[in-house]
Amino acid sequence: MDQIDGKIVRELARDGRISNTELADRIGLSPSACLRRVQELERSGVITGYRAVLNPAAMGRGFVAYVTVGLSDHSKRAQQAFEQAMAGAPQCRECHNITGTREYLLRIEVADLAAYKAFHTDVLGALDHVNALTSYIVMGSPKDERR
Amino acid sequence: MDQIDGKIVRELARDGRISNTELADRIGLSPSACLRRVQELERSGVITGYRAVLNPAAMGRGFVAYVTVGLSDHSKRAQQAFEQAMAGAPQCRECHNITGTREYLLRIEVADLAAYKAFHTDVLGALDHVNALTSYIVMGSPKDERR
DNA sequence: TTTTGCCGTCGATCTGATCCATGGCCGCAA
DNA sequence: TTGCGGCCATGGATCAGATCGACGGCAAAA
Repeated sequence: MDQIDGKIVRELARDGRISNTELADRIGLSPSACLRRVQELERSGVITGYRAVLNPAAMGRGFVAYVTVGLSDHSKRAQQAFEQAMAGAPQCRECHNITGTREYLLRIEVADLAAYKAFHTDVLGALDHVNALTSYIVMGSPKDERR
Repeated sequence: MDQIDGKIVRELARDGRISNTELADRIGLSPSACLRRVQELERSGVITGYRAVLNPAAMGRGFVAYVTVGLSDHSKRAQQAFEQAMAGAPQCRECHNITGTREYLLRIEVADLAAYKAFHTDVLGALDHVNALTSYIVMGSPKDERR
């Protein structure tokens, strides 16, 4: 990972479908040298894949909220049950195990407030041991997610 | 956006570099029909781009925390100053304007705890009007981010 | 029944990926 | 100084895939 690799990675993070020829041009390498580096970055796990970026609104995910969740039951069983429920809930896009008095921080993406309320009631409300919730509804992201 | 478009979008979200031929195979369309649909999804803004996915640890971003931030000064000027500071801070990967008593939720990605402390002190600590902070350090993501 | 919207197939063309061989440049160690 | 290893550039050959245009079929809507 030298400076050149850094430039390659930045370019590919910005546009993952750029051709190797074009990439080599921007980096200032020959296509063959550039390709060797990209392949090495993939092989070594620095680049783990390529994804299409989707428009949240078009996917019915325009409403974003973060939710902290505490469990009254701190057993491994209860945690696994909760994590499994989140893994099965399509509205939940991230489920982070965090420090502090709340055990989890969820990122919820749904179409609108009604869908968010439905998630809150039907999914979170249906779970046992969920004893504390704080919702942070996202009003907009000045720094749109750099990914 | 019918069912077929949904399948296309899911495949491309999983692997953004799949060839059109292969994509058409998986969807069950001819390459030409498939290409027509992909181009329409791009044109209409459902697919907004393609990105390489990077290994956080390899990029010095293995340590993740969420931070809620309140501003004592609620003026537009103060908000803009804060947002601009976050836009200029490479450690800050997301800056969400949220409801509630905290105005912002940040996602911070750094190499380790020391770097996090440095961010906290040198970046957040140097800003005016930042009067309340709560950190949620991510211990690992059971449901790794679905993107 | 006619129109409209998709779809599949075919062929032509162009770009790019990938592999290979060759040669230059530079720093390091014998 | 000399030889070696690591990298890079260039150019050729080959193959897969992207892209486009044209044509005909089929089914649902008008």
